[in-house]
Amino acid sequence: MRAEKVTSVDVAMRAGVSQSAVSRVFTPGASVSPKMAEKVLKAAQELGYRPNVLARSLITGRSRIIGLVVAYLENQFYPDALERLSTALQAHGYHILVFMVSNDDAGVDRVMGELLDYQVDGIITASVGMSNALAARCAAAGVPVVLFNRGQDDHRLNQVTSNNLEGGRKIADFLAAGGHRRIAHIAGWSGSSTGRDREAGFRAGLEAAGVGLAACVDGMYNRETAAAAAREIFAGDDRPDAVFVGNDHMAFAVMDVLRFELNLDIPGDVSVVGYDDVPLASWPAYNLTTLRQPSNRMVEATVSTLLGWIEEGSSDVQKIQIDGPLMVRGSARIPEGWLDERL
Amino acid sequence: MRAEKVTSVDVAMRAGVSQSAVSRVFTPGASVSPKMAEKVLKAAQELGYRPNVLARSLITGRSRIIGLVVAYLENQFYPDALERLSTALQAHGYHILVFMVSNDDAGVDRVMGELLDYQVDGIITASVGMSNALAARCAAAGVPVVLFNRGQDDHRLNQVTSNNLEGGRKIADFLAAGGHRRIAHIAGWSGSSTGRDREAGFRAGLEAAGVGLAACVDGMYNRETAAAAAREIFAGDDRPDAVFVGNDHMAFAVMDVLRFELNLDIPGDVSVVGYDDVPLASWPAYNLTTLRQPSNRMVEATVSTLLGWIEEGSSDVQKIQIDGPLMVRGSARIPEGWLDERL
DNA sequence: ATTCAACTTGCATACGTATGCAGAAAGATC
DNA sequence: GATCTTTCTGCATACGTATGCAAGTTGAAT
Repeated sequence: MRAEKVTSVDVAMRAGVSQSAVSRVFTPGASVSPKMAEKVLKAAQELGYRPNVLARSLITGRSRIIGLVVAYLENQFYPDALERLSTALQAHGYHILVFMVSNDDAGVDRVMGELLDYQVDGIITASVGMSNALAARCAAAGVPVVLFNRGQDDHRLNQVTSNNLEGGRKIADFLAAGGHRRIAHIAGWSGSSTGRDREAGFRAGLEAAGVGLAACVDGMYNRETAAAAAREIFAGDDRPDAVFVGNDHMAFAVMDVLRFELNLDIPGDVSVVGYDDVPLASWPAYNLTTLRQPSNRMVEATVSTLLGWIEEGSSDVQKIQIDGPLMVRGSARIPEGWLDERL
Repeated sequence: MRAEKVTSVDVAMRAGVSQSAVSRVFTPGASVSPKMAEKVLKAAQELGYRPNVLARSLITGRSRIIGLVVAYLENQFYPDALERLSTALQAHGYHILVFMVSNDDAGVDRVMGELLDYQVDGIITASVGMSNALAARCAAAGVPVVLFNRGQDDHRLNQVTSNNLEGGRKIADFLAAGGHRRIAHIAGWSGSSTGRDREAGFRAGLEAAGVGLAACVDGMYNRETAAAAAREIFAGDDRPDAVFVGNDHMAFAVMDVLRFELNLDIPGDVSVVGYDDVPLASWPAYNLTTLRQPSNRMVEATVSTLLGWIEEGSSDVQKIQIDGPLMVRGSARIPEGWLDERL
């Protein structure tokens, strides 16, 4: 049952060469003659040898492991991002080590130690913030960090987000242009930059359009909280005629409440707009008008900054914001002429 | 910028003891006096020392890494399982290294090499099969494998699934009892044991109830394919009055086609039943009647068999099937008295 | 005080690989 | 063919930790 580990020494003996020769054959860019390479590869093939990544990492200081810290995968945006990140990194010879964490400083703190124990080459956090103390530790350990879909002021932390401020503004424009007059907002978690920025952009946009914000509640990026917020906001007689929900995940819950508990028609009685454009948003059951976060481009940016730091020793902190379009679908009244003028 | 790696030697010097002493303090169950432990821990604390998991693995032969091979995360069942698996394993001091793979032998094959390069202590495959050649390689390398939600005949492979045969049968009973007479099946991928077993159970159940199977198409566990199948099956005049769809992920697509393309009422015109009970199934928009795969118990079983092999050197192959209840909701006509008699 | 057992500790070595260095081999140039 | 480059190879060592072994310490029991 126990494994017969085959090592570079075994291969060396079989091929009648030194262990260093074997190592060099498996090290891209090392100096080996074609004859030697052939001999070694043949022996390796026969024995089924493959270099031990962990032993290698001990010398090179590179583990080819990227730590991914993530709080929850319920919101479809994150599994989607995870899949893309993993695939992209695999193409570069890296792999993702997953760390699930509760989204508070204590949770992140506890996990960060384990993360460094594995000698990860880099860290990506998704949907998770990071205390400055932790940022300092990672910097001290020489491990680059990229915050994915979350911003933070710390000057050591790279970050990739969509342009949340601008996104919020676009949605405000859209709803205002649609002639809505009582507009509500069920916001993303106010403890997150994304939540705050979307709200700020939305408020700014409404103000510019001369429309007031009828109601605003923190939905905590949580289905239940968002549903409760919807019940509250839409309780009275003078209910809103539009609501911007801080992400799609909550928007689905809100739509369910509006339709199935309050028997409201969307978009007849009320317009709903979300944020993210997760796959589910385009399914007919919801057909949600939403601002797309281009996860493919966000992933690209994340991977390239991370690899820039790791492989090219880059050290300029990136704060990347990526613009996304408003995906106009059927959950919100479409302003007259809106579609034409965007062609 | 470069890291100041602090090693056990540094700690040893600071504490005025040998390196082995430091190692022992950080090795549970090793022999150390309280005084020594205190000295070492103090020094470690001051220097911010933490053992290097990778270096340790070189000696112990244990990496505390579990490889997870997964084909796609679009079906909500898998992110959910991933989250649970990761959390459960973390509690035991293990972490998950992710390998995305296309679901064919070539894809799995290519990735399996990388997997072993990382000296993983165990492998979990989710939604992915494994050739016998690969099973042999893992066995030879002494790495235990658990197939999660997929069966395979190979006698070396552990597997954890729901009781798909029985599940299919339950659904047949339910639909037959509901008085449906033209029953169709949009099956799970016939290349997977889950797809085949659910279909077989379903057929057996219908036969026992004396009802024929009006139509049966492979949906490939894919939204598009399933939607196309629905269009095909429901094209003619004598359309089915019920359809069992091989998993929830496809069922949502089918429901969308029935409602929004064919303008059929669910369950008035046609009953739809799914399989998995992903979170989305219980959301009001779909409110899908479906057979629950108890992912919490499946994860428990997976983790405990895997750790049994790794830590206790177990070597009896487990083929675990876990029963799940039919979650009766609103997407399928409920047989008279069905709910009462199950109380 | 003596003997013995039970605990602790340090020394040395091993895990599997990469790499600086120096020497060997192979071409290149005249 | 002699000399100088260039390319290749082996030797030795290092990475950070765990562990068998023997020596040392402690304390209990006589």
